[in-house]
Amino acid sequence: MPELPEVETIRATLSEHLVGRTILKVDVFYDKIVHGMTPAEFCARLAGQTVRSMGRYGKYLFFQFDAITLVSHLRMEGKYFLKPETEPREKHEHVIFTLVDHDTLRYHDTRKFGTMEIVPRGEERQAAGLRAMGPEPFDPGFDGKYLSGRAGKSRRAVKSWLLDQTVVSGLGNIYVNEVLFLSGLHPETRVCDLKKKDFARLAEASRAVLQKAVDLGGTTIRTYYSSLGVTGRFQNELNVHDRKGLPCPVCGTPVEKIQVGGRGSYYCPRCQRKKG
DNA sequence: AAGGGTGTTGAAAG
DNA sequence: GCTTTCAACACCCT
Repeated sequence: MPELPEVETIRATLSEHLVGRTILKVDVFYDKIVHGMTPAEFCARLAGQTVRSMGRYGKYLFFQFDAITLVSHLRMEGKYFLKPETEPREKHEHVIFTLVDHDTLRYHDTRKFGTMEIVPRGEERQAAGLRAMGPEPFDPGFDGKYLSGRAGKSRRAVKSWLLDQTVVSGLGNIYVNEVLFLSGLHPETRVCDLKKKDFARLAEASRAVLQKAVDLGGTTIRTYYSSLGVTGRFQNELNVHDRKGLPCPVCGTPVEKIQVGGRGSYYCPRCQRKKG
């Protein structure tokens, strides 16, 4: 469940349940999840550690201990569940953290794309993938001027450009589709064809969409059940994403779907005309 | 019923 | 360099 609002919802929920609790042992059932060290060392480093806080940057989730941080990326389908130790391990539970009270935190990832890495606390930005991350839409300084500066003379499609986490952190396919709708921009518009006003709209729409989604607990598209009760409500607010053929909420024109950079892109052909 | 698509990202190829 | 494509993997729809 990976865009910024979903990760933030997970961070907040796990924070309520995990802060102050201590890990007894960790078992890894799919080695490639663990990066930067062997699974054996990964488990050894975490045993005995007490969760002090939960953090997040972009789509990366942080479990913060006294001197180390576990950086977790959920990629396409990673989920966390809290359940009693007595429950049998499910097929796609690849990492199980057993707490000293014999509850377990389980990392479930059908497609096995997710990653985990341990870094010194305070150096989260040194984790692989986090080094080059751009600002979040909520960061001070994220505005039309910043985006305009980053754009340079790029001829990339604005849709692909906004998915680039070095430009802006936290947007994924769902929210980029929504941001472009609110900005009135066709997903294939080239970045070099955007005007000052377009960049300002993109910055504002990015903030607005992510903030509203965070407030509503994110978006739940696929069937999702959780012992933590993590079910988003933003799916009721989607204007275009996954709404091919359904009427645009503004003008009623059927929403169209095309591929841009290999990703499904939904837009209103009337409200989002291509320029340039 | 095989093939395309899926809330992602980084390596490889152009 | 910069940009696009594809692979990592499993499952669900046509």
